[in-house]
Amino acid sequence: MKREEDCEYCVKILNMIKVFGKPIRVNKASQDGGKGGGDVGVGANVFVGNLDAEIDEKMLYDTFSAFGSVITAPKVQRDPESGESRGFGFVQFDSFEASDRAIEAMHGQFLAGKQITVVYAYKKDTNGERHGSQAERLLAQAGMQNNGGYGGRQLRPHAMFSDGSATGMSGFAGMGVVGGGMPGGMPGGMPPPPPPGMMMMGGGMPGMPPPPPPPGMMMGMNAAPMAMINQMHGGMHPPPPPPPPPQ
DNA sequence: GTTGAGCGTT
Repeated sequence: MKREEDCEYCVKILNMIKVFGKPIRVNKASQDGGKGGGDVGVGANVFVGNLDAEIDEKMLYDTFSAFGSVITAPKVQRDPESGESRGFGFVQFDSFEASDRAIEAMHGQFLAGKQITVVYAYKKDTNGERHGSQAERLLAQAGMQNNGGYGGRQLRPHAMFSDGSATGMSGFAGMGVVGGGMPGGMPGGMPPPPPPGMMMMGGGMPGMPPPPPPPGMMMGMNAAPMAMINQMHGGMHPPPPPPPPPQ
């Protein structure tokens, strides 16, 4: 009955159908969708539980970035209506070393008067697997070696600023966050490909003035997540409750 | 009180 073969069968049939002379495209929906900032795939992703209601993303970032680079803005799970924290959240690090340190140091600590849980998160859409498994660590390492140079940047937004396209910049770029250098130094004579994503920096859209930088960006931390968090804070306040209907 | 959201395509 309802099973994979039927599905494939239907896809075959449906793909032969044309609408107004154009073939329609039919596929099985991906079972575990896109990675819109989630933890699908490998990642040093940490669950933080028993949070006090007043702990927000910024505080998570501030406390956890002490243990390593936080590569994506922390998430505090909140009620979509009220915006109240549901008491737990997630922090994603760029390395398992960092997440290990964070768990080691923060699990059971008190934050805003509550003893927080800090452990590897359950991976979403897998039954019961956790982050931080041995297998995942190996995968991550293998991935880093293969990607080593220019390919690895999908793991680290910072790499946009630290992979050479910013040679002359004030120095916050190259600092050393980016662990994986090639062993043996640069192989001779590889012309660097033109860095993608440069057009984000100038004035991509004509007619769209660049937004002014939010205040508080020049403290000593990693630029990218900080910006994300500032951005979040700008737009994150829950909408005011709708006025009661006049009656 | 303890493990995350929906949109939609090569």
